[in-house]
Amino acid sequence: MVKAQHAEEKMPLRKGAWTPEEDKKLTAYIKRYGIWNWSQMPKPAGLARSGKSCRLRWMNYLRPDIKRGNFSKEEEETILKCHEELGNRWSAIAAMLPGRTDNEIKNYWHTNLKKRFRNNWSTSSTTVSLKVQNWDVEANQNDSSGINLLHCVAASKVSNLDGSHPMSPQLSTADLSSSSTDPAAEIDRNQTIEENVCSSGTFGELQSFWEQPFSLEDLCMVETDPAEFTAQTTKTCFPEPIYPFISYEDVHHDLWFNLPNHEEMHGM
DNA sequence: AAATATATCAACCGCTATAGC
DNA sequence: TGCTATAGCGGTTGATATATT
Repeated sequence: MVKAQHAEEKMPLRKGAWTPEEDKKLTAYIKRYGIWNWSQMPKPAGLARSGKSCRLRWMNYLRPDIKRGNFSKEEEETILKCHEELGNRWSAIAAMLPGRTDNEIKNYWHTNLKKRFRNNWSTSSTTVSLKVQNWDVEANQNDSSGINLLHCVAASKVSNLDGSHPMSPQLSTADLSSSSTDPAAEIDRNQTIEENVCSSGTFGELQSFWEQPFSLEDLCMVETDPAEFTAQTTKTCFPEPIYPFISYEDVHHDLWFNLPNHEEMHGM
């Protein structure tokens, strides 16, 4: 982790429900600059929110790969079985359910499955095979102790050591720190954010999107005191290799796995 | 139709782990 | 080695929606 030069600066932070405008700003900002430091992002993004709040909003709601709607039977089964094995480790359970967030699963557990789990957990032995992201996971529920993981085979060349959701569009801060470009400094110098939130469906379109300047003025209804922002006019894009890390638009996870890793990017 | 109870879920809070200084 | 900043996790809360009386 990189120690920030300046922590979240003292300004009244908004709490409570997010407005569509706030969502738009956060989405637009992340599209343009990626996720580089949650604590420092809100200000240049034009948001009077804590970094923590922004992270939560993105992770639980705005991320493009979020699956909404009712849980399927299979998903329910997976939750029940994983909970038996993992307990309340919601993020670990969420990793088994692509598109579902830990918060969503936690809520679903408390509101739907808890009672059923108490009453209906069968004692039969079953084996389930799951395709989790690019991992093949086979789990067995034995008679007495819930499920055991039998196989967890990475089909991807990029492993995810901490078990977090591979879609998380995050670059380790260590990687960022080694980059010659400090997004914070860059943004301070060139506070240009362009509203261009509308979906860009293809990767090609997305690339062209990144090459466009990003101007805060173009964001509608900026609520922040303009004095807080020294918006300047120079239009600058981050040089490579920042781009790959913000390419979340294509919700197909393979995109991430195809991204060059740090070593590759820096010719190591 | 209104009042009340219950369910749902987004968001907050506090804590821990990690990493830079 | 201790302090600090940050990310992430899980528990909890509170606003809103829905069901019931």
